[in-house]
Amino acid sequence: MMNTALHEQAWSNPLLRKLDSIADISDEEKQAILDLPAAVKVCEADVDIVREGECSTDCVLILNGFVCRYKIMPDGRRQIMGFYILGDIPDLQSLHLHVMDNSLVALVRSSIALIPRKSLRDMLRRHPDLSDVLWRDTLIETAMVREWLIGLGRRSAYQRIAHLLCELHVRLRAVGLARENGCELPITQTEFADALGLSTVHVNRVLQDLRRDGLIVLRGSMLEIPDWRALQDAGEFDPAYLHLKR
Amino acid sequence: MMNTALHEQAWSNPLLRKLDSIADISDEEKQAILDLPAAVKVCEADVDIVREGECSTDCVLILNGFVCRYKIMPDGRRQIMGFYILGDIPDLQSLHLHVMDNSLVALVRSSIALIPRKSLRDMLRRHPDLSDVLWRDTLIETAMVREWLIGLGRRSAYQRIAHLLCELHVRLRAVGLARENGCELPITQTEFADALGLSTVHVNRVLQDLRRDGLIVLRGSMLEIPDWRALQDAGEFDPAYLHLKR
DNA sequence: CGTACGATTGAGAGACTTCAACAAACGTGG
DNA sequence: CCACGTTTGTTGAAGTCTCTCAATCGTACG
Repeated sequence: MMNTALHEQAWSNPLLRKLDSIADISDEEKQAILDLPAAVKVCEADVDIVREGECSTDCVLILNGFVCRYKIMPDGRRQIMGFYILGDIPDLQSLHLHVMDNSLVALVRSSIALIPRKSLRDMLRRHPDLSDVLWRDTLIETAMVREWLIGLGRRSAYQRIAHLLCELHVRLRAVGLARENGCELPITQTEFADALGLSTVHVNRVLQDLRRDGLIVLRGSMLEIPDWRALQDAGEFDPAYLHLKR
Repeated sequence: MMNTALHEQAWSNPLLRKLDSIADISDEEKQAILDLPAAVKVCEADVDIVREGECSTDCVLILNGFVCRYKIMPDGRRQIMGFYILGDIPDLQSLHLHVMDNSLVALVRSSIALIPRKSLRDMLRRHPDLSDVLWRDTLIETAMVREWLIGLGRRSAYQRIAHLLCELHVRLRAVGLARENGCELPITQTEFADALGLSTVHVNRVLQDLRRDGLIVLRGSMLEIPDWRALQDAGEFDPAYLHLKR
């Protein structure tokens, strides 16, 4: 039976909200998470949160905004490898991999919580079940990267964009940040291009195709999806790899 | 100080050999790994080890041979997402993700050890440090997938192939399966194509370019790398993402 | 009201694909 | 040990998806 006050607090805590979408957490474990020390920090758009080569002592938890993981190639081009939203802990990997092999940047003004790595480790030692949940979370992230890989390897630009839009929409919904038929998506065409291995010119043209086909309505950062099923089919999107509870 | 008999055994145990390359393991932990129950099984070439949608009760450890992870697209094309060799536990994800979202197949006759998931879990509960090491291993795999992603997104076919050859060679060396200037690589051009998001025709032509440029000598499944540094430069290969100890 | 960044458009080029055929290598059975 | 079929590797030619370059347009913001 769930404690009501705790339940209130739990929903307002982004990490709990997210973990709740991928696993069952006991009240005791919820309390342990709420008890974690955290320093809140606001990052302006285009400011790096963690840089390649660094070894940070804190883990980053996204409270709001939009963050992405990227790497710069020797020739200056950029590859984006993941988008992160409320509740995500993008550098959970720093718990066990001490030197970052990629960077994190805020796409828009975002607030993040910095949790001392040591506090997190100690807490996970006391709650091995929670440790498993976070491990599970990192495995889900791997599954997302793999699905992304499939797109870059075997899907057309049209499919790739449709697929990414589906994924982002589903993830935003899972943490309560999207309506059934749309969401806010503060991602520029340049960022789509860097994420999907395309040029901005091509992204622009394919987005027009998607609009022309009535699959999306994209004005500024507002995305509308008139026919979800159609977009899903266009992107060959199957949410199984996200391993959500429902 | 290390127990000599244990040391002997450790080197002959593929899992220990591999974990040893990414972390420091205590004698007690080594013994715990050696005590794991395991059923050895031989898989013929092109036989699936785990299939998408399944929920296996065992974890797969590769004892020898060559295994890859793949997914089939609706149109029948295949994307390979990873290669696995001695010591790898490709479906460690099944510890926490109960339904497989991709498949594993043996590329050549391979032997694998099946470790009951429950035994592994119980052992990890008794040795939280080992749990962290395996978690670390899955995080390294994520890093490999990300690097692969970068290749598909931003590297030319020529670079991609060079990069993959470098990675495989380094990983084979880490577990003692490669000479300094070459190794055995039982991967067909079709498999390279499916792994790198290319057509077999193009793989064939680019391999010829690599040969012409003196970067590789590839006869059958024997790979020679006359000038490692040159191949590394061609593929923009930086082993940092493998997070090896030395 | 200028400036800057993102979105859009046109035209030409290039990397990679597809189709199709053929050669070489390999394992297997007679 | 050779014949044979199957798999893997190789080659040519035509096509296409996507890129690069370069210019223009819109809009938010100081």
